[in-house]
Amino acid sequence: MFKEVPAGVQFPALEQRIIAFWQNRDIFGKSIVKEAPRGNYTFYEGPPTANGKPGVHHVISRAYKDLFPRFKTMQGYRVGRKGGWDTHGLPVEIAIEKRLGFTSKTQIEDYGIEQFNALCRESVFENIQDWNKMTERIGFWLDLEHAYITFENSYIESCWWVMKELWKRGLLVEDYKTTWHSPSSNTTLASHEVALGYREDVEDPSVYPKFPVERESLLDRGIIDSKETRPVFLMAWTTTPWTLAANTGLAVSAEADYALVAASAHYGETGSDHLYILAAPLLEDVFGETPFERLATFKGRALEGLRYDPILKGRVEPGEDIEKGWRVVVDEFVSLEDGTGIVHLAPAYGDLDLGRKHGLPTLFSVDLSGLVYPEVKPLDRAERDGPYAGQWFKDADPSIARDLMERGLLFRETTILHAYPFNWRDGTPLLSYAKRSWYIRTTAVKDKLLANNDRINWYPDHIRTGRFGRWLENNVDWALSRERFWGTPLPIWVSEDGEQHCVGSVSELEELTQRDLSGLELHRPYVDEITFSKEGKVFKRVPYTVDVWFESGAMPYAQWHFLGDASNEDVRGAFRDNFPADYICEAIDQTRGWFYSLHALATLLTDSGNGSGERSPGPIADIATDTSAFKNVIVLGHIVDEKGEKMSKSKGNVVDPWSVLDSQGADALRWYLYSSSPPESTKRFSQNLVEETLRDFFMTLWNTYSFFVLYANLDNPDLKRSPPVHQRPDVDRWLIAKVHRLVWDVTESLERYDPTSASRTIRDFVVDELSNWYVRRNRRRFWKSANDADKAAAYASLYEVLITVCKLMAPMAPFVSEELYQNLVRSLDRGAPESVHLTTWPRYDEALIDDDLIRDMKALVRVVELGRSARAASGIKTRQPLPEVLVRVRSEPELAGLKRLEAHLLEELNVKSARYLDVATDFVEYDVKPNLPRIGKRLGRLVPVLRKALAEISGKDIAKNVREGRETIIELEGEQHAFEPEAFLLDARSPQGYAAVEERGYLAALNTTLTPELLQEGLMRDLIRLIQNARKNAGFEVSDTITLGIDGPKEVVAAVTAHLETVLQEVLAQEVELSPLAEATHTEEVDIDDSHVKLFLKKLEV
RNA sequence: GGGCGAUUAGCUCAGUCGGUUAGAGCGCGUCGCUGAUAACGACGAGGUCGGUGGUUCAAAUCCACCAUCGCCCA
Repeated sequence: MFKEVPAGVQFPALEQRIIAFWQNRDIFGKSIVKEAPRGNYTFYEGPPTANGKPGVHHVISRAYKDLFPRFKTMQGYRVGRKGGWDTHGLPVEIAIEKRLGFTSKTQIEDYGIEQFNALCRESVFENIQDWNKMTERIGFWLDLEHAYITFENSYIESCWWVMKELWKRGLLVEDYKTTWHSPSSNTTLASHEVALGYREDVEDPSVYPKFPVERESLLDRGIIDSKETRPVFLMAWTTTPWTLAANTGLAVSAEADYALVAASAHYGETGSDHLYILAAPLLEDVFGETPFERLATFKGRALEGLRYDPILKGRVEPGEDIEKGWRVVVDEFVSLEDGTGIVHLAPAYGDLDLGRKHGLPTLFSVDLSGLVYPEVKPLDRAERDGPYAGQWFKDADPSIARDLMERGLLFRETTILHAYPFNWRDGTPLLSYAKRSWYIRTTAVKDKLLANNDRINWYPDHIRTGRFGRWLENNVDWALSRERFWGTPLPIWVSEDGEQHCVGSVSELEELTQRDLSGLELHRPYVDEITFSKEGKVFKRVPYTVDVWFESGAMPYAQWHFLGDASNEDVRGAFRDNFPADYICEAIDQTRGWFYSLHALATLLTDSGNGSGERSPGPIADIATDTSAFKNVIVLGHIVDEKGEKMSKSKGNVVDPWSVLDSQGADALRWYLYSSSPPESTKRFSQNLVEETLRDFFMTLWNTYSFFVLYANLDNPDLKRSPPVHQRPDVDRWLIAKVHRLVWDVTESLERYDPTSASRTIRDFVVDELSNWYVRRNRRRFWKSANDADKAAAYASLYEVLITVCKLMAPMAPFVSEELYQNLVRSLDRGAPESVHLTTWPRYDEALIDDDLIRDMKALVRVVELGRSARAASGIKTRQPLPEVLVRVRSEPELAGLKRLEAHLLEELNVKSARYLDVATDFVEYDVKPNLPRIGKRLGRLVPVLRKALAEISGKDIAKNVREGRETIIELEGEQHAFEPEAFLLDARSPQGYAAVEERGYLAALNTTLTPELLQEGLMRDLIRLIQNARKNAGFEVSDTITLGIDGPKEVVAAVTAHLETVLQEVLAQEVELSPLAEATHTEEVDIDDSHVKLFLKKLEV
C-alpha cells in the first residue's frame, strides 16, 4: 500500500518534512560517501559575505550551484562540496566605521586597529543564521561544517604561500598604481568616497599645448615635403596644465582622420607660420574663428611611433628609462568627442595603465601633498629649482599656461565647466595619482591567460571571447596591496635600505624571528609588530593588506590549507583531487572579480614556464599544467523586479525570498528560476510567475501521482512483476518510448549545463504527454473492474514513468521528487536506496524508443485536434456519438500508424467509425506550393514566377505526377523546368458536405448524420454524466458502489434499458430501479434536453 | 566615453541552415467537456518581431547605423 496522497497539498510544509528527513538520515553525508565509480567531480563555492541578509538573487545562484552536484552524484561521481565564507574587505570595514561614527582612516588608527578588527571579525557572521536557514530551506547541499573562512590563520597562511611563490618567480613586485588621492589628508580615497565628492560644473582651465615634432620623421612618413620649413606641432588638449610636466606620450586613434594644417602660433590670430597635426573632424571646433589651411589628411595610424619634444619636464624617479617616452601611441580609447583627437598622457596622474600598456615611462610633477616638485621646468632651463617649485598644483595652472603661451607652446587658453572629484570632507580637489603599490605581474603570462581561457566551457559561450576574453586581452598587472586594516596582511618585510623579503608561512617567520609564533593571529596589528633581522638589518612589514579578490581567487589552495608541502600527503591529496574545479557558477559581475582571480592565480601557479627559463614553472605545474581553476562555468544574469528595475533597498522593491518559500515553496521557486529563461539573461522576478509554475507543472505532476496512488491502493496491482514492455498496448509502448527519449534529452541538456532546456522538456512531457494525453486517454483502464493484462500494463507503465520522471527532476526539484520517490519506491521496496538522491541516474534504452510509434501518435494527436475543432464547428456536443469521421494524413506510413491507433481516435471524438482517404486520392482538390527549402536556392529569382505559374496550373495534374513519382515540367520565362515530386507541397482542400477542418496536409471531417440509436446513446451519456455529478454532490468516494433510482420520461427509461450494462458500470451501481427509490440518501432533480429527471442514490455498505 | 549582452503578443518565453500562414504557456472573451486535476479541449481577440537603411527571389533570422535597458570598465 502506498501512503494516501491528499488532494490539497501544501508544498512548503511537505518540503519542511523532507528537510527533517534528510537531516535525520544524514542523506547529504551518505550522498558523498556512497560509491562513486566515475570518480571526483569538483564544485567550488564562490564565498558569499555573511554580513548582509541573503536576498532572492542569492537564492538563484545557490539554486544553480546545487543542481549539478546533485546531478553528478546521481551519475556516479563523488561530489564533496566545501562551503566557504568571504569575511574580509572594505564593505565590512565601512559597516564598522559607520557604527563607530568614523569618517577617516586616522580615526581608526587612533581607535586602535586591534579593537577595530575585532569588531570586523564579530560582524561578518552577524547574519550567518539567516544564510544557513536560507541555504537549508532551498535544499542547497553544501558542507558548511568544513567551510573555509577567509579570516582563519590557515587560510591566510595559504594566501601567503601563494604570494611567496609568485614573489620567488619575480611575479610579485612593487610598482605604481593610479588612485584618487587627497593631498589635503594625504590618503587614498576608496571609490565610494570619490563618488561622494564629485561636483558638477567645476570651472577648470582648458588649454591646447603644442608639442614640437622632429622634422625628419615627418619627412620619412611623407607628411611634409622637403621644401617645408615651418615648425610642426602635435596639438593636444588638457584641463590640467600641472600634468604637462608629467607628459610622456600622446595617443591617437588608428582609424580616425588626422590633418596637417597651417595657422598662426596662437588662437584668434591670422597667419600660417605654424603647422599643426590634429584630428580632421575637430578642426572647426579647435580653430573656431582662427583662419587655417588644410594641407594634408592621413589616418592616425601614420603617426604611430612619431617622436616629439616635451614642453615641460618633471621629476624622474630612479630607474625610470626616460628615453622610452615622448612618442605617439595608437589606442582604441581615443575618441573624437572633445579635445583635438590627440590625447596627452601623464602616466603618473591617471594614465598609468595606458602608459604601462604602451611602455611609456612615468614622470612626476606634483608630490603627495599637492605641491609642484622643484624639478618641474622647461628642458632648457639650467637653474636647479623650477619656477613653480612648492606651489599648490591648482595655483600653478595659470603660471604654467602663461609661460607656455609666451614660449609659443600653447595655442589657446580658455576654461571649461565639467565634473571633478573633491575630498567630500574638506572640499579640496583630488589628484589621480600613481602611488607605490604591490602588483602581481599577470601581464607576464597574458598568453597563457588567453590560452587557458580558450579551454574553459563558458555558459553562455560568448563570455569566453566577449567580456572575459576582451578583459584578458587588455590585461594589466594586478594591483594587490590595499592601505586597509581588515584583510590578509601582505607578507612582505622590508629593511631600512629597501631589501624585501616575502614570507610564505608561519614556520618561515618563526625561523626568521627565532620565536614561537604558533599563537600569532595573522592579522593587523599583530603581524605588524613582528620584526626580524637578517645580515644585521632590521626588517619591518609593509603596512598593506591584500585585495580581497586575491583571497577568494586563492580558495582552491587555501580551502585545504595547501602550502605546496610534498610531505603532507593528506592536504596535497585533497588539493590534487579537487583541482581544477569541474563546475562553478556566479553572476556576470564576477567577470573581473572571482572568475578573474581564480583564473589568474591558477594560470600563474600551473604555469609550465616560458621555455627559455626566464620564468620558472609554477609550484603546482607538476599537479596540473597550464590550466584555469575551473572547466565549466555558468554565468548568471542579474535578477530584477517585475517592472525590469534593479532591486535595491532604497527603491524598496527587493523581493524577500521567504515570502515565496513560505507560500509556493523551494521547488517551485527553483524550477521557475531554471525554466523561465536561460541563466545568463536578466530575470524579471515575480511571485505570480512562481505561482504559475506551481499550478502548471507541480500540481499537474502531483495530480497524476495522486491519481496513480488512489487507484493503485484500490486495485493492489503487483508492481514488482510488470509485463514486458513489448507485450503492452501501443499507447503504453508509446509512453515508454517517450520517457526514454526524455531521459536522453534531459541527460544531454544537463551534460551541457543547460537546465533551462532540461526543465522545460520535463515540464512538456509531464503536462502534455503524460497528464493531458496518456492519463486522460487511459484513465478507464485503471478503474475498470477486470484485473487483466491490459490493466497491469497500464499500472506498470504509469508507475515506471512516474519513477523515471521523479529521478530526472531530482537535481532540480529535490523535495517533491523525494516525496514521490519515498512513496512510490520505498513504500514497496525497503531495499531500494534510502533517498532519490542516492539513486542512479536513469539510463535510456534506445531499443525502446520506437520512432515509428512516436510518429504515429503524433499524427493521431494531430488528427484528434482537428477532429475536436470540427466537432466544435459542427455544433454537436461531444457526448452525442456521430457515425463517422473522415481522415486524411500526409503519408502512407502515417496512415498505417493511424489505423493501428484507431480506437483512440474513435473514443476521443466519440464517433462510431473512421474512413481513411487515400493520401494521394483524387477525391479532393489540391493547392500546390513550392517546397522552398528544397528548391529555393536552385530557382533563385524565379521563385515568384513559379508561385504565379502554380496558381494557374491544375493542382490535380501535379498531384498525379507526384503520386506516380514523375517529374512535372513547367515553363518559366520561356524555359522548361523539370520538378521532381519532392519539389512540391500539396495541400488538399476539404471535401464537400462534412464538418471538416484541415491544416498542413491533415484533415478530419465528421459525418453529422444522426440516427435514433445514436440519439439514444447520446441521451444515455448525458444521463451518466448527471449521475456522476450526483455522486459527487452526495459526497461519495470514487470507489463506493450504489443503488440507483431513476424517475423520468419514457425516452430516458428506454435509453437506460438499452444501455443498462454501460450505465451500471460507469456509475458503479449494483442495480437500478426505474422508479423513485424510497431508501435513497441523496436525491436530485436534473434536466436532460427538455425533460425533468429525478435521480435517487444510496451508498451500499460493504 | 568604451566593451559585452538583451529587445518577438498585456506578461514569461520558443523560433534549427534565411524558405510555406511567426508559435507556446499565462491572462482576457465565447463555447464545449469533466469522478485524476487547483483541471482539460475548441475557437477568438491580441504582433510595424525595438527603429532605420542595406544584402537577397525571400529577413524575426545576415550586415551597418541608431534607440532603450542591464552589466563591467573609464
